Parts: sequence; C-alpha cells; structure tokens
Amino acid sequence: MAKSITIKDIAREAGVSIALVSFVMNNRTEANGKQKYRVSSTTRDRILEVARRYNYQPSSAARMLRQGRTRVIGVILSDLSNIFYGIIARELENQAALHGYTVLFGSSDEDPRKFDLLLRSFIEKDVEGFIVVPCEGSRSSLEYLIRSGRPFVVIDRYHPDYRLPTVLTDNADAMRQAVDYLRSQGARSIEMVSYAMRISSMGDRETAFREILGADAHIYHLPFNLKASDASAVADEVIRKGTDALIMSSNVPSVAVLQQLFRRGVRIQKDIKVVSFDYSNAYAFFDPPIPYILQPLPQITEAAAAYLFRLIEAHSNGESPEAAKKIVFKSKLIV
Amino acid sequence: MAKSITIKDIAREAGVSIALVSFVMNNRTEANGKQKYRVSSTTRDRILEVARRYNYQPSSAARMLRQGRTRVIGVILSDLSNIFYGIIARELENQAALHGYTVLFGSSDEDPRKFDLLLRSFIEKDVEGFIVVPCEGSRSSLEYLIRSGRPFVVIDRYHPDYRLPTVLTDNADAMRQAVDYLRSQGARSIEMVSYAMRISSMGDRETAFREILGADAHIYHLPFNLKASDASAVADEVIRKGTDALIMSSNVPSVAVLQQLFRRGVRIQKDIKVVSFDYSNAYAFFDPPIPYILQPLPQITEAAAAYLFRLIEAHSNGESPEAAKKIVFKSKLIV
DNA sequence: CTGTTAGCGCGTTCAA
DNA sequence: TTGAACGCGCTAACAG
Repeated sequence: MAKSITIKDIAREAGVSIALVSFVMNNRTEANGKQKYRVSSTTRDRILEVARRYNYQPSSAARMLRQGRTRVIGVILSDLSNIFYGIIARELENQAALHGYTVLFGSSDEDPRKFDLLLRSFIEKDVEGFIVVPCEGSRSSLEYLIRSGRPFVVIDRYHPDYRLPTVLTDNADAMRQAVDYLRSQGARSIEMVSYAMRISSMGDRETAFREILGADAHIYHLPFNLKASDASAVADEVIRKGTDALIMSSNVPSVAVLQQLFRRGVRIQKDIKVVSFDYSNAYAFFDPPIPYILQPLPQITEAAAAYLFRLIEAHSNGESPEAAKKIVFKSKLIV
Repeated sequence: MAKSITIKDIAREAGVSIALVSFVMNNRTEANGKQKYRVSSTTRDRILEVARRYNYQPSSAARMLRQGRTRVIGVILSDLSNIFYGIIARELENQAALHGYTVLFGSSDEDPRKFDLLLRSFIEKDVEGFIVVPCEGSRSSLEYLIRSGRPFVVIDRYHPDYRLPTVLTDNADAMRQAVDYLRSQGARSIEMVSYAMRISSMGDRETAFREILGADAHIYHLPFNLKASDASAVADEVIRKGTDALIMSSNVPSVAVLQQLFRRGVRIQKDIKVVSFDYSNAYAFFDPPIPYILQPLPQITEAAAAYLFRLIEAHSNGESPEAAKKIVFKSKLIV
C-alpha cells in the first residue's frame, strides 16, 4: 500500500485525540465493571465509523512493543508433510485460534541443527511460547529454550533428562495392545519395524516390545529419510525368516515396508499379519484392513494447548509456573 | 523470562552508547563501500562479547516498528492435514526460510468465512505478503486483499474475474493425459469423480473432461467434507452402471471411493481402471499401481515464492509491481 | 576516525 | 477527554 493508515489518521479525521481512538478500538469503554474510561456513544460511533471507512488496522508491531505480547506461538514439529504431524498442526492451529493466537510452524526434519535454527528464529520473532517435538540431538537446543525462560510444552516425546511440561500417549500400553492382538490372531513370530532414532516414542515402544517378547525380540531399524532400498532389505529379510507378524512403529516405514512386501507377492494379512502405529489411508486396502494404533490427537493437542496457554498466562502475570508434569493419554487399537 | 535484555543493557554493560551497539549488531561498520560508521575493532569485539554473553536478541517488535518490515508472510491453504497441502506448506516453509522469512500458516477448510478471518488476522500481524489458495466464495476476501495493497500470489487455482499473480498447473492438459491413458488401456465408459466446489482446478478438469468425452460425459460431485455415505453412493452407482474406468479429481475423494469399491469386492484395475489426480501412498497397493497425475509442487512453490518475494521487494522499494501474470507448469502422469 | 545525541515509528496508558 | 511518557531499536546529524 502507499502507506497504511495509523491511529493518528483516524484521530484527525474524527476530530478527537489519539488516546480516545485507542480506547474505543480496545473497548475500554464498556466492558470491565470499572469502566475507567467513558466515551460518549456519539463520539464512539463516529470513531468506529471512520475506522471502518478507512479500514483501519492497528499495527501489531506497535502494540506488541507496548504490551510486550505478540499473541503468536511457535510450533516445531518433525515434518509438516507427514500426515501425522499435519493433523497435529491442524488441531494446534484451531486451538491457538480459539485462544486468539496465531501459529508459526516449522519442521525440524529430525535434524537438530534445523531444530535450533527454527527455535532461534521463532524466539527472534518474539513468540510467547512453544509447542515442540524435540528430535534426537536437540538437547542443547532444549537447554537453550529452558534458559530463555519462555513457556513451552513438549508433545509426542519426552526428554529423558529433564522434567518438562509434556503431553503424549502411553506407548508401552499401545505396544501391549498390538502384541496381544497379534497373538490372539495366532501370530507366533512377531517382529518390529522401527526408526533408528533415539526418541522416547520409539524407545518406549521398543522397550515394551522387548519386555513382552523376551530374548528373541527382533527389531528392524530404518533411517528417518528412508529409501526404497532400506524397506526392501527389511522385506527380503522378513520373507527369508518366515516372520508371520510385524508391528510397525510408525506410518511412514509401515507403508514403505508394506509396499515392498506387496510388490514381492506376499499376501499381507494372510502370510504376514500387520499392526501399525498411526493411521494411513492405505490400511483400508487390505483384507481384513490393517489394524492400527490411533493416538487421540485431538485430546493431546487440546491438552497441550491448554497447558501452554496456562503457562503463558502465569508467565505474563509474573507468577511462578506450575510444576512441570507429564500428561499421558491412552491410545486405542482400531481393528 | 524475568525480562529480556535490551540493547540498552548491552550498551550499559559495554560502556558505550546505544547507537554504537546497534551499528555493530547490524554490521553497519564494515560492509557497504561507504563505510559511514567505523568502529574500532576492540570496541566492536567488546560489544559482541557482551551481546553473546547476555544472549542478546533484538526485539523484532521494535525493529519491525522502525523499518516497517516483519519478514513474515502469510500462507492460507485449504487444509494442512491433507497431504497435498502438507507438501506445499513444507516447500513454502523452506523457500521462505531461504529468503529469511518465516511463515504464518492457516487452513480455510474451503470455508470463505474462515478464509476471511485468517486473512484479517494475518494482516493484523503485519505479514508482508501472502500466498493463498482461494476457496469458493472468497471473492470479497480477495477484493479486500487487493485493496489492502499487500503483495500476494495465488496458487493451485486462479480467479476467473481478476488477472492476479498466479502459479498453477495445466489441468486441462493433465486431464487429456489421463483420458488418453485410460483409452489406450481399452477403457470404454470413463466417468469422473470430482468435488462439488466451484474452483478453477476442478472446473478446468471437468471442462476438459467434458470436451473430450462429449455429450455422454458423466461426473460425480462430492462435497468437500465428504462422509462415507457420499462415497458409497458413487461406488454403488458405478457398479450398477458397469462403468469401466474412473478419473479421480483429487486424492481424498479418490481414496474414499476406492475404499468403498474395494469393500464391495470390485477388482480395482481389472473391473474398473482408475487414474487419479495427486498422490496417495495407497495407490501402490493395487496391481498394477494406480497411475496418478503428479503436479510439480517443488517447481510451483518455488515459482510462487520467487514471484512473491519479487513483489514484496518492489513494493517495499515503492516501485510499481510487475504486471500480474499466470505461471503454468505441466503435470505428469506417473504410471 | 570514533562515538554520541536525539528524534522517529505507532499504539497504550497514566496523570491531569 | 486529552497530553505526554513509554517501549526498543534505527539512523541522520553532529561532536570530539
């Protein structure tokens, strides 16, 4: 635009002071029993009319500067283009909007350097708080975040060394459901496909798997940026060993391995029974459909958002924050 | 945090003036042939050391206020949790980062009111520009956006009434590829599944379909928020009519209808051949895999970002913007 | 050559 | 209902 209209323009046009325009725009005149500032309704109407006519938008920069609040939060996820995180992003966007906030999103790609860059760039934008999915090696970034004093909530994973505000699902319980189900279907040699990342979600699932299966538990580890050849190797090995059931620790490697098995003519759900963590719309195309562990993402994101906004409120009122706690939701096996 | 450190703190601690800290932080001392301001390297080092020690982050609010630039763009898509838009979001995030920008994302859910709310809330946050996917009924919002004078680029769809900066794919050409392919496979009665939305992407595909098929072209229209029953109805009708090929206009209805056909025992790719617009990882689980129209999203997003940042640059230099143009990329049928 | 002073940008809010 | 200070960083103008 040539130049945007400021509060000054409105004041001049309405023939009142800048302060009065500010009061009117912020409804400082009616709400709040105190009614510290009363404005005659004719003046108020005139101001509102002018503001509307000029399409006045207060500069958030100036407002921010004054009140020190940006009404923006930062969300750092693993990868926005993964449906799992896409849904989380979507829900968080809604939750934030309900609280009057907008969201700065970033994807770490499970790379601690990217994670750190995003963190710093968001802090520079003065976000009031964070919701983060910390990746492997993000320890020093988290310490930086803690030192920054900004409120934040960790989701999907927890940090082994710190007691932080965290919201996630009970992965051990979910794994138990998966194994129980496969055994009830007659599976004898169950193996697991997981990511080769040291993050608590994978770790908890693997630990639970090992506890249940005992000494002969076998887990395939795939890199985060997996190539077809990685999945092929697993498929070949599974066929060679005659494994009769697989638990997939996440939807991306799940689909990748399933594709390779399918391509090799394996009759999925007959020769090999499968249960996967997280939804993919590919699961419906098997007979019977592939059961999957459904995390209650709406609840998780709502709890995380509520938690964060409580922390932000306390923080901005100078109150000391509530003790960090871990909120855990159960997942369900959808058959 | 108790309170964040400002440039003042650094200046006091380093025993210099605020201005000098500002110069040093902005490297106004070395670059730029003019070298208007020289600072002794010892002073500079001291300032930098103090800044680092205190972990000084300039307040972006103050900087914004002063230079009138936020280095933030707004991106309004249809639905972040749809893989197609998830990928676009991901690419735009990267592109923006390369240009030193961060991104405010929002999902319209194809609801013009949400679209409008997002637009206004982003403008209030002072984004420097937009990349938008306008939904049906967003006309008045677009007019508002145009009047706001902020640079923007439309992607994925074009607006029939305005000549706007736009980047998208050649949908008619893609449809021709799809029909040609199905005919080459011997299909005789081809029908199309589309969304019941008046948006150019669907419109162009449908128009091309009708042009090719002639009078007997039949198109099923599904609502954006489709329920299983919507897809069921299509599946039943297709079976009843003995349709032998379907072109799916988008990945979501595609998967929904495929699921219903699968459930009814239809041998997909044998009884009914299918080609779909946009990728889904479910397509690999058919034999042969379902061919799909792959839009060159990396190119589209890169072109859109480059376009937008050119506009923003011109805008902030007070130059008049280049004439609006439509950039079109061809899609490919992946078999 | 090195560094400082002072005003600005825009909306908020206290004192009058 | 208003004047004026304020928040923080940028930068033109100026001084030693």
